[in-house]
Amino acid sequence: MNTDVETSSIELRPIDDLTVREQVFNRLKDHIVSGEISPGTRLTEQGLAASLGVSRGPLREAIRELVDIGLIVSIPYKGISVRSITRKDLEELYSLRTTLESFAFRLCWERRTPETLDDLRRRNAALVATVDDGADPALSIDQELHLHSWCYELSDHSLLLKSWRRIEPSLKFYFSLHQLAHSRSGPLRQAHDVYVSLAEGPSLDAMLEHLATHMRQGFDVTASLLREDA
Amino acid sequence: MNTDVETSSIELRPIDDLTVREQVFNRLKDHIVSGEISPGTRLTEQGLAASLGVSRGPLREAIRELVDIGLIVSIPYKGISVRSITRKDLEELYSLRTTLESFAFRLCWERRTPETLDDLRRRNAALVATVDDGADPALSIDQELHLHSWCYELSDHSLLLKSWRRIEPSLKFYFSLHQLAHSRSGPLRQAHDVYVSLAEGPSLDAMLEHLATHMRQGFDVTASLLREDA
DNA sequence: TGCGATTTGTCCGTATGTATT
DNA sequence: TAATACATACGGACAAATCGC
Repeated sequence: MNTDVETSSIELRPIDDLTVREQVFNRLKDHIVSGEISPGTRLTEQGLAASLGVSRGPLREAIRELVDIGLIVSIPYKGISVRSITRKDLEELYSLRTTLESFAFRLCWERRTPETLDDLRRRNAALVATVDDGADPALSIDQELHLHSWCYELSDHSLLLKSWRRIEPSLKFYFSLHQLAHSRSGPLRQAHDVYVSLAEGPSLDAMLEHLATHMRQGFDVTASLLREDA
Repeated sequence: MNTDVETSSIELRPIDDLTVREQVFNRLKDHIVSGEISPGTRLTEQGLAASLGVSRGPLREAIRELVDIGLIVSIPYKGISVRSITRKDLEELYSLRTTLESFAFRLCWERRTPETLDDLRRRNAALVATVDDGADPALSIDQELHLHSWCYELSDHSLLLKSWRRIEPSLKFYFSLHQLAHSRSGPLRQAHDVYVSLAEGPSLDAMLEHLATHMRQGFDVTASLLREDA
């Protein structure tokens, strides 16, 4: 599962003993991106601190991080609320993602090996299996994102990978909202077959060209739940 | 100076009454990117809180933001320090920046008007004037970044603009370090003449092609102060 | 190995500023 | 205008982790 063999693996720390700030960040992030809290919902520090059982210190730090990645909007002295999604937000996210992922494929192209391509196929197989099973659509979202993470992880570009990790929660957020609105089982079964086979193939240009159309498809599907608002 | 005519200008708030967290963030950011604090310098919360005259609460929040944009490195329970720059960091920053700025030019290309192009020329003229004057090399860095901000601001892509604003401090950081190491007067006088004239011109492809070489030049110059470290 | 010393991480109480009613 | 609710900020205190001796 872990493909970074030669990356300077400094970031590794036991996942159990996270700081309170990190735990709060993760829990709030999961609650928001899963769609449990409706977009636009007003949140209060007191309420959050009480329900999470933590003090306001680390809670505020976690909230700041969530504001930074665009899951929460904050107006000083007024309050915070879960972000509402507009069609333009979605457009921007998909266009930037297309740009970043194209860059990632250019970088990782010469770094592909039989082992890493095997990893890619396994990620797709796991996604297909979950979609076929149909029991856990939320899991299929995670696996789709994990599939797309492949090219970033292989690129050996920490700044690019960080950029991807930054927008990943927003993507999951949109996917979850779409899934809840349409009560569908997430991504289509064979949506990524061409993606994977081109990633294995010899032509980078073909891959990049497919990326653009693949992303536009994803955008069109996801955007179908949003009204036009000026 | 302000080019955003139709952007949903919500972010506007008086610059005087910033929160303590924002003030601390700005001050620490300026101190770091200007090179006043040497990379690798260890910082303590107590020391910072004392010298800034603020409590640890908002200070910690500001530090978190600085960690996020890569100016400070933090190891839990160990401490924080000003980031040290490696050649790979610089490589990653320039390659990502090239990607983002190419995307920005593709977006803004059809949005160019006589007025906005005038704005671009003024930014370049201000840069050239400061370089010719030779009195304030630090100012020329800001003006070079302001020149490059043009395409992002014109793109009407808030997420892209935010990505640029995120890496802007790191760029200034590198520029300042290079300037201090070589005690030079910053960017060359005519370094951006081609950049601007191509941005005014008819060929987007020519602009994009120039961007790549322009960035590589900038990287080669800036990287000359860094040793290779594994 | 253990034991202080230092620093980060966390909690609480309180006061102030701001927005809303 | 007053009152309430809330975010913001401060200070003190303690716990937890790290480092040096």
